[in-house]
Amino acid sequence: MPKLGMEPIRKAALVKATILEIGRLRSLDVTVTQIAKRAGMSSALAHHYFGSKDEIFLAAMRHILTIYAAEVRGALMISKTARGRLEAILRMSFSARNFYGESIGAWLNFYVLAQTAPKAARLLAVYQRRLNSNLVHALRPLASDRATAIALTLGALIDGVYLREALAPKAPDGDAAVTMILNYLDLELGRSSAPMISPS
Amino acid sequence: MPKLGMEPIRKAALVKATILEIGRLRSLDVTVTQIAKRAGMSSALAHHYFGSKDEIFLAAMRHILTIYAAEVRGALMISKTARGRLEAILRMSFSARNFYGESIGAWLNFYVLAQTAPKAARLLAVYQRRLNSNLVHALRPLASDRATAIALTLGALIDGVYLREALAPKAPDGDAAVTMILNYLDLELGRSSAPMISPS
DNA sequence: TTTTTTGTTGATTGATGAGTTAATAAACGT
DNA sequence: ACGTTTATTAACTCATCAATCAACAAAAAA
Repeated sequence: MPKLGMEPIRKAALVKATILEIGRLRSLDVTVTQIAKRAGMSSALAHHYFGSKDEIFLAAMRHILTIYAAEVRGALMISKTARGRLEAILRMSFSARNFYGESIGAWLNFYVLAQTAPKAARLLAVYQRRLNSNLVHALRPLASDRATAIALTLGALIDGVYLREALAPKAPDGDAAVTMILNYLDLELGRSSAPMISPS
Repeated sequence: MPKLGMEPIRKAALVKATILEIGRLRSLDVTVTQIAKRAGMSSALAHHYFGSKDEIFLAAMRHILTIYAAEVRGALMISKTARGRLEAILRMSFSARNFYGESIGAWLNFYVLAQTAPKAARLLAVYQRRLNSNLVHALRPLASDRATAIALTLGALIDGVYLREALAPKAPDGDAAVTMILNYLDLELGRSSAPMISPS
């Protein structure tokens, strides 16, 4: 009963299933058979469409990153103030990735994958550069000279808080995460926006 | 030619080899045979002493955590001021773990292991609780009411910066990491400029 | 209508790797 | 001397899994 035009549907199903399974097992030790079964097809078909397990993983990672990028872009467009843009980036970092609850589990594992798979590393580097660039951009009008330094710290904080949410046994709390990071941001902006008044 | 009293020697060699191999391959996909060979023995012997691969991993993780804890304890003891204690914790977080250059690669993978192996999760939880407790303790005299909040942010920052160092292709720079985090700390504590204490 | 292309899977291959066993040997206790 | 404990490994078992193959079905093209 072969309906035509199955390829994109099957690929999408596989990508979704991959994220789901990695998130569920919290490990990259997911078999192609597992993924294929969850996507409702045989493992042979998964290989038919993607060629190899690595390609399946890469496609899944690319998908997560694409979604995240799109959400950030969208949120940035409707933010008018610099401060609003920063908040938008933070908020998306802790909600876009949770859009599927499973992707939070997938992220850490993709980080690990990036340590050994060059293609995955490239994808991750693109994400990090884009995040940094977005942050610097938004920070420039608020703290021109220190923008890059603050962006670096913000990036690390985002990753750190995210890591802890991913590891915690409890359900992740995006709002708390954002609040915590905004707190640092305001502290930093409070000082550098006011021209060098020594604090008490 | 069996010399007696080999057990502790062999176990130590296996633990060391495990950290080395995980760090080198940047992955938990290390075979017992690989580890055993690097430690100069047969895989059968590794199983003989540890029973299973999981136990080998756990022992390696325990070892890293133990070393780290000992270094922090030592550094805390010779720090007289509260600020000095905080700096000591930070400095150890970015040098103890690098004591072997390989352990930096092992850490991230242990994080992943902790997602699925309950025993590994317990070890990690102990580390996190101890870190937090140390931070809160040192912060109390400097910011009594906000101590816990600051400790939380500091912990996340440490993990985040560490994660980025672990992922970066370049050689990790512990001093830069510490400086960055101290910068946040001083901001939070209301000190605009802090004296840089240069390490040995 | 034949041929080609697309969709699909059960069965198989080949590799790898964790854990076990059987055997050997040296030290120790009695 | 002799049985027990400790050290050690080559060889093996058993399972898993990525990837391939052979075959079949249906739609589209010729």
